[in-house]
Amino acid sequence: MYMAAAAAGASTPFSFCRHGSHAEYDDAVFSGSWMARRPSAAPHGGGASGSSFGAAFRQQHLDLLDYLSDDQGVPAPPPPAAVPSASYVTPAPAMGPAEPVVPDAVAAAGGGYPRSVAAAAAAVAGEGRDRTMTDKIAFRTRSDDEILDDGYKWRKYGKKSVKNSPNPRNYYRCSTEGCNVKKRVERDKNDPRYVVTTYEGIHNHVCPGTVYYAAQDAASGRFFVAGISHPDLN
DNA sequence: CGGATTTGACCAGCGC
DNA sequence: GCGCTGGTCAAATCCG
Repeated sequence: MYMAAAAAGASTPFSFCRHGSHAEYDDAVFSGSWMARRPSAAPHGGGASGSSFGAAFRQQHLDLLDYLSDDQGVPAPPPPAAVPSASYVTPAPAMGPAEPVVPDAVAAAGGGYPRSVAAAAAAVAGEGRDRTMTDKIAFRTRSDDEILDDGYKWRKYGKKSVKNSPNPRNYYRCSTEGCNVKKRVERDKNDPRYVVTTYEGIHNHVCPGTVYYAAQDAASGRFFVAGISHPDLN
């Protein structure tokens, strides 16, 4: 179980409810927009989950070897000074910035994939939301299962064989009504042992199974979220 | 029977 | 303009 105070100020634009216990996270690619333009609050039902992505990984003792900020697909604006980007993700240790550690599959899955990213950004922008770019994260995991149990309920809506890859790409959409978060899952063409997962968007609801702890403010009498926990993480 | 999955068709963007 | 490719739709099918 982990507690996370909403006041911690380190809410993430994308945090998992839980992680598959059998997956090893090897590469994670954060899009520039996701890094720099994260909403200060709101993910997962208002950001109450509070744990950063990096912290979540560490908390689960997952082997996040490296990741990089990927700005190829989206012309990431310079991070606003007010956005403490380093507070919610832990920079990879001494990684060559120009080293293309991102597998092709990751790039194809969204990281550094101009067309899809642009299309997705346009799609999101067209929804009339105040966000102009898509929050996207792609990472590679070593897993036998293609579906990582992140706690959310996904509905498969498409499957496509992609060019230069023997493995098909599966398309999933968050099955929660009103939530249009999508994810793409495919096996790394270079190493089928790895699964490349790309999440796109931010959940506008709480994670199923998440337990919120309420506390009452003595002064105002108002209730507030004092913390959350996920049964699986206990 | 309702929800999830499968899968072929369709559409839009991009490169030539 | 055309072909290729990725992404999505939707009807059919499967499954609990």
